[in-house]
This record gives sequence, structure tokens and C-alpha cells, in this order.
Amino acid sequence: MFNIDIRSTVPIYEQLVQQVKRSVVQGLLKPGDALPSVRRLAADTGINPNTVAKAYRELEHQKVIITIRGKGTVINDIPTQIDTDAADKMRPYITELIYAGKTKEEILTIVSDIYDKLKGDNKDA
Amino acid sequence: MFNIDIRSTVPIYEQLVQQVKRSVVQGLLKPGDALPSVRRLAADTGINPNTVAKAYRELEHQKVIITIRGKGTVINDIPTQIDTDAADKMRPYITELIYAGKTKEEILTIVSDIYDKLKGDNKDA
Amino acid sequence: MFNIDIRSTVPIYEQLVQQVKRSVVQGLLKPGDALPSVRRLAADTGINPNTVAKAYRELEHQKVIITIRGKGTVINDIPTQIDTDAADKMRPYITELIYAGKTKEEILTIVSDIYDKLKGDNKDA
Amino acid sequence: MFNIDIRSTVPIYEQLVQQVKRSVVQGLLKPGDALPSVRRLAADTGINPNTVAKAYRELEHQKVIITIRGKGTVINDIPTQIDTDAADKMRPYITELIYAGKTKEEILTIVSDIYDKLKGDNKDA
DNA sequence: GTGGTCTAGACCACG
DNA sequence: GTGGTCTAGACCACG
Repeated sequence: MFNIDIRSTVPIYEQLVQQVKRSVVQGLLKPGDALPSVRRLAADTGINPNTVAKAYRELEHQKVIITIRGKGTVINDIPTQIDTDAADKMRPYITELIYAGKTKEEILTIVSDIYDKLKGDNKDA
Repeated sequence: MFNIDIRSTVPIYEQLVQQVKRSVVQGLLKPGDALPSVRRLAADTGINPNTVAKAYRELEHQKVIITIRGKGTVINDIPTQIDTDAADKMRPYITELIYAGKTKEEILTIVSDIYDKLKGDNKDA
Repeated sequence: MFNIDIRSTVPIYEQLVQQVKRSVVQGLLKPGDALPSVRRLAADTGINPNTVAKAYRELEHQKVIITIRGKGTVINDIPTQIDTDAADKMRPYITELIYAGKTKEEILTIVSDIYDKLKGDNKDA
Repeated sequence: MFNIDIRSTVPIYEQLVQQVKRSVVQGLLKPGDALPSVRRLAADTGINPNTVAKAYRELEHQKVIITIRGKGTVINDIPTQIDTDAADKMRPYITELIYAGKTKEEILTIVSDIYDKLKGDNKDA
């Protein structure tokens, strides 16, 4: 279910967090859907249980998942509108793209493509 | 000239790298323009000279700046087209924005605004 | 494993970089092989950990090694073909050899011998 | 007469040393030929006189040039055979070329070409 | 004065 | 335990 790249500079727990959120955005995971237990996911992926636990803690902190007595960990309802600093964090990469010679149109196309791939990947979900 | 936030999780040297590149993109720094010496910038910002040197080394690796014997450090010519993985790195943040309830149009507007602020800050560029 | 000459004018970190690359070329280190940890190598050689780290960083920049989360540092896959300015850098030494009275044949023999020693040191490569 | 690249990582005095030796090897400068005075060369090239002086000192130390009372600095007789560690210094670059995917034949061709260019450039000398 | 190298030692995130 | 970051301070080559 999750793809972890141990060669990446992105921490493993962070990769997990990102992939759970991506799955929610793609509709592969819906509110109420259960996530595997920490031990289960650790065993399946070979990731250190502490690392999985840290990812779950972070996801719970971000209110992406919620632990329900007896049911385990499930996807939380998606909030209507959250404050996020994601926009600020993109600035260095947009700077990078400009520096690499991309025009405004090319950059917007890149972003648009990323959006479409995220929202379009679940035709078969 | 440069704004360092010591409390940020982004390493100081990385903040410096990003800000130099941003200044180039904004046209505030042009090819051939001199950067302050390592010691000078360290003194001005209160950052340790080793940390400044690390930022300069990284910028030189990325060919953003070039060290000229006896003259110090200057902005390099901007390359025509570089390979960059910046697009890939934006995906998590776009996911984040979708998760936060933004529509495709809103996201494209955000990116467009970031672009305009980067390129528009310098009337006489 | 590595021979460092503190009295050399070649920086210690550079000696380390060269020796790792030489070992890869000789087949003594193969893609996937683990390098000792920074601290380990520092302790073994008596070199400061920062200096070892600097060598590793440089090797990573050159994509000779790759750091894998939790696993440490391993030799990267060898690229098919890289751009290198090594040829240009040899010119002064060839000039030197000509100046020292060597004929073209003698110089080619010297280079050939260096090559053979590099590639031949490892019978089971 | 001399080409100095202030953007190179090779020290300026070292570039001067190399170019004088190259000129000798190419036959552009012959034993007994006079070199410009330190001040003269410094004025012509814009190089710091201290730097030119350092290059001359180094060339004199290597017995490439010799200062003759009244005549100034001239090219020395070329020695029959000198000991040189140039071969050792080439090893890192040959390693580099192997690493970059070059075969033994390709490397020998590169060296042969460098040799030919050095010895062939003076058709019009 | 300038960048480059090196050591020593501390702290932190990750797994 | 491992790499990454940062500070402090020393020394050197170059120009």
C-alpha cells in the first residue's frame, strides 16, 4: 500500500505521513476507513515500528487520522478549510524552477499536471 | 541584506542558499555582482563564519556563485536550462493544499501569486 | 583500509575522496558495499569526524556514495558516462613529463602502467 | 603572451609557472630567451607583482629559468632527465576518467592528443 | 584581507 | 548509533 524509499532524504515517517494524506486526497482512503495497526504496518513494510508510530502520531496531530476506542485508527473527516503554510513552503521550489529557466506558464502547467495526477489517479479506486 | 530565522527548522546555511537564489531570481543580484565576504556576512548577521562558508560552498556546487581569486565571490552567469527535481518536491505541498480544501483554481492562483511576487519585486530589473 | 598522509599538501578530505573512488575503480568497493560510519572511520584513522563527514559529503555530491536512512553510507551504482574535466587537468603533468625529457612513448607507457595498476590490483574483481 | 584565468581554482602564480613551462615544451621559449621583468609582466597582465615574483621564484627553484646579472631573467638550458612526481599526480585523474566510463584505449588517446597539441602548436613559432 | 582546511566539542532528528 | 548542523577558534596559502 505504501511506497517507502529508504534512499530518499525525506525521513521515512514523513514519507508515510505524505502518502496517507495523498491517499486521502486521491480518494483511495475515505473518512472512516481503517488504517492497519502500527505493528501490522511495520511488519508488512519492514519499517521500524517506532517510525510507523511516529508517523501515526504526526497524522493524529494533524487530525488526518483519529484513534477510536475499539475500532483502532481510522481516517478522520476532512476539514472544510484549514490554515496551511504549504504555500510558503513552495516558494523555494518555484524559485528553483525560475532559476532553472522555466517560464510562468511552464510552472503553472507543472503544478496543474501534479494536481491532475493526484486527483485523477483513482479512476479505479 | 539577508534575513535569517534561527528558530526555523530550515538549516541556517540552507536559508542563506535559498535567499541568494531568490535574490538572483528577483534581479536584486545580477551576474557579476559581488557577495559580501564570508567574514563580513558572518559579522553582519551574527552567523558563524563556518556556516556562511558552508552556504557559499553549496552555492558554488550549484554554480549559482563563483569564487574569483582575490576578488571574492560573485554571482555566476545564469545557465540556460538546468535539470531540477523541484517539481517533484512540490507534490507534497500541493497535496497539502488540496487536503486543506483548496480547489485547483485556488492553487494555481497561489502559485501564480508566488511567481509574481518573486519576479515583480524589482521594478528596475 | 584508507591511507592518509597528514604531511601531504593534498587536503585530508580530498585524499579520502580519491581513495574511495580509487577503491571503486579497482573493484575493491562495489555498488551496495557499506562504508564505515563517519565516527568509525574517524576513530580508526585518527581523523576528525568533521573532516571525514566533509569527504563523505563531497562523495555524495559526486554521486559516488549514497546515504541510506538508518543503514549508513553505501557505494552508489556507477553511472554509465559522466562529464569530467579530468583530461584538462592532466595537461600540466604531461607538460611536466615532456619537460623532464620523456618521449611520447614513455609517457603513454607511464599512463598505461598507472591504468593497469588501478585495474589489475584486484584479481577477483 | 600568458593567459590567466582568475576564475580558475588553480592559483595564479601556478598558472604562470605552468604556462612558462608549456611555452618551453612547445618551443615558443628557448634557452637563453629573456622573460619580461616582474614589474613589466605585472603591468602587462594586471597581475599583482608579488604574484609574478612568486611564480618566478618557483620557476627559478625548478631551474626552468635563471637570473643572469645584467641580462635579467632567461630560460635555462633544458636538463637531460629530471626526476618528477608528475606520474603520481596523474593517478587521481586517470581514476576519474575510468570512473567516468572511459576505456584504457580512450584514455591513451586522450593523453596522446594532449601530447600532440603541446608539441604541434608551434608550427609557426 | 580572503577563502580553505582542520580540530574540538555540543546538540538534534531519525530509526 | 548515525548523519547533519552549528559554534569557536586556529592555521595556512594566496594576492
